[in-house]
Amino acid sequence: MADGASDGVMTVKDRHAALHETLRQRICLLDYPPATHLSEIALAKEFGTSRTPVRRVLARLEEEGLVQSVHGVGTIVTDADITELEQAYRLRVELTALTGTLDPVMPGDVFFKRLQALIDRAFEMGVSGTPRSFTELDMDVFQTLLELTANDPLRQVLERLYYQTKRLWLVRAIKAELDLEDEYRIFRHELEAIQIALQSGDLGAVAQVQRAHISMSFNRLVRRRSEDATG
Amino acid sequence: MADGASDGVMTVKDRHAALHETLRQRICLLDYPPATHLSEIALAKEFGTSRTPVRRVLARLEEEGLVQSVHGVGTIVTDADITELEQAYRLRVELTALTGTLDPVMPGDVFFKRLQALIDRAFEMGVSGTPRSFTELDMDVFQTLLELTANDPLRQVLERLYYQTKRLWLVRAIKAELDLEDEYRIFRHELEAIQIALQSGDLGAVAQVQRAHISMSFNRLVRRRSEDATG
DNA sequence: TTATCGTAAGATGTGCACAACTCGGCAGGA
DNA sequence: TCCTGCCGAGTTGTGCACATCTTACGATAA
Repeated sequence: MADGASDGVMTVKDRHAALHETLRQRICLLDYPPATHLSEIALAKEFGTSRTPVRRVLARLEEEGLVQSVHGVGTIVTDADITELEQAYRLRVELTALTGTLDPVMPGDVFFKRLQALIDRAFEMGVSGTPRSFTELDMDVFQTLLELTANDPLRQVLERLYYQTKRLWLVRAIKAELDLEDEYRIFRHELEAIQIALQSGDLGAVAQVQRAHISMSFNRLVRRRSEDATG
Repeated sequence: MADGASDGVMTVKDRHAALHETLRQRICLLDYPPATHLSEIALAKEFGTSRTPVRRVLARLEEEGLVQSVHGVGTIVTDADITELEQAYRLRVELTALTGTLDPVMPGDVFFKRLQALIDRAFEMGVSGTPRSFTELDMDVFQTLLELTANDPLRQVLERLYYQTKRLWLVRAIKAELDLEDEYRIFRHELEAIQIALQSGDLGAVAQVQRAHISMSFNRLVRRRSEDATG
């Protein structure tokens, strides 16, 4: 995990970042499913601190739309509702396209090796992987591909939108409301397409491939929903 | 100001929002110039509360890049440096264009009256307006035009980028490093162009006009900077 | 039996005291 | 004269006690 400084010292902001990342992971991997009540006291005890730093992280998570704090009630994990997140999803589609035009960065050899390792992971999992393990892989892929742009504000916004919307897929996948075999196959195909575009040196194409797949993924989520409604 | 609920009650989140808006205004209007040390105790005393709520707001302002807190040193207003904000500015340009394609909203009569009032304000100020009063007008215009899209995440990101980048102009304008007469004239022209596009019912055109002017404004800032460097 | 009110438990929000940290100034010695 | 080390004022970060608020449960009366 990100310990922060290379000295081994754990400064204040590092603790904050680590706790934030941990809780975000738990929420987005559904360790804390929607409507879960998070206890500030319990979290403080678990991480060996007091409520004060925990409250700061929870406030940030609330800004990011992952939890909601209500006075006298508790801090509740927000619902992953597709109608509420449609706007965020569509914005994410457009911002992903901007990755190819706003400060694109041609990566070095290390990046290509990491990408190959991710592709290998995807093929090793095959159809045996659980929705959760596939989401973990997807998160690693996302963080990796984020390095293809040097535009920091864009990266921050994309990261926020990614974690806001990612739970939609996992919730549906666990409820077996998605054709997992299809999802896995398409994902592997996307990774290969990205690799091909990268080897061509066309970062704009990489962005367009991602954009197309995010858009299609959302459409599959919506389609399944409307089918359920009519059926 | 935004008191929040219509009951007249001042709930917790309303206090938070009001304090946040106030401090953001003071920073962006240069009441707190860059490098100003903000005292948590002084702010707490001024707003009749304790350090705790003030710290929460300052943490949010730090997330937004307007201040920076360092343990043992203080909470300092960040510098408005054009090289660091160039990425944010270019992202803002592209996101403004998305206003016309992501959930555009055709406004009603009330909106047109408000826009006309803003245009009147711009013409009344003429060349006598101070850079500060023009910035205040620009902020009102921005908040008004933000209503042309119903995409909430887009609005949030645009608002954040706006307040991050707006200080650049005001700093230069106060130092008389900009041709104010030009700036004012172009601004009035932009407002009229937006009005024309709106009356044509073309929200995409409105977005493109804004995009063009934001891009040009940035170019003027950069040009003036490079001239100073060479001269 | 049912409706209603009061009360207590438990949550977040606030205030305050103290810990941890930085930096300027000053004294002392080489 | 300059360098070094120490100290103290001032700031943010943390912990804890209390205030405030919501909700569920149960007693009580119709």
